[in-house]
Amino acid sequence: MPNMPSEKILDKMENMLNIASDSTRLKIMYSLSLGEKSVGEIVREVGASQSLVSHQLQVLRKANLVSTRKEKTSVYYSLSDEHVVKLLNLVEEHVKEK
Amino acid sequence: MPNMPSEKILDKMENMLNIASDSTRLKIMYSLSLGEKSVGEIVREVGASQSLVSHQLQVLRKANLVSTRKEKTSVYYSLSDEHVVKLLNLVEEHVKEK
DNA sequence: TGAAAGTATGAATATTCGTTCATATAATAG
DNA sequence: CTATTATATGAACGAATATTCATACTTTCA
Repeated sequence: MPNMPSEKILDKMENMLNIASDSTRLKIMYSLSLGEKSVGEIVREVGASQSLVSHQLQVLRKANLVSTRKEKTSVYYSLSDEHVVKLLNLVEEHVKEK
Repeated sequence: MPNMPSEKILDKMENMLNIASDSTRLKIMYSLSLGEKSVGEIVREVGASQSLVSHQLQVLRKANLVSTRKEKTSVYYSLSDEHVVKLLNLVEEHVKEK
């Protein structure tokens, strides 16, 4: 199997895809793809509960997909990896083609 | 949110990503990316049980990602959508870059 | 200092889903 | 017809995880 990635790479791919494969997180990432936003703004845009959004933001954070900046009582999140947007766009185009 | 896909598209994306985010299925898709293979061949290449491979092939089949051809007692699977390979390659490159 | 706003977090629940086991089905060869 | 090979399938189990609820934490402002 000459083209088969190593277990290590496969693990990372699985992890990456797992993180992307949730509608709440997808919406969060789309929301952030337009630029930095506070948790409250994300909550309103995504239409999920504050708790859920916060939990999922931690998931994205642990995966190093977002970074944070504090200002007063607000926390601003932004995509730390623009490459993810490419991936989302590719998947989006893929599902639209059918 | 001008760039946010519709719920319908998001659902399809979530589904697509979910299907891709499993190591067994990833291996199967990589195996098939080299060309049509019988279930037995896939089982050997992927190193999982016959039952598991068969189950996951049905998952891929229901998602229209693979198609089948019967010959004698064997069933040959192939990728019905070369676009998926692009996606796998993109994700692979993505995780390698870190 | 105390209230209020924004965010995070732990526990609990519910659901999804990967995997195994045993068995069924289908086609072929002897 | 029987045995064998290849594949599929349903049930059961366990693990992972999405979501909710209640509450804690932190910063600001009055």
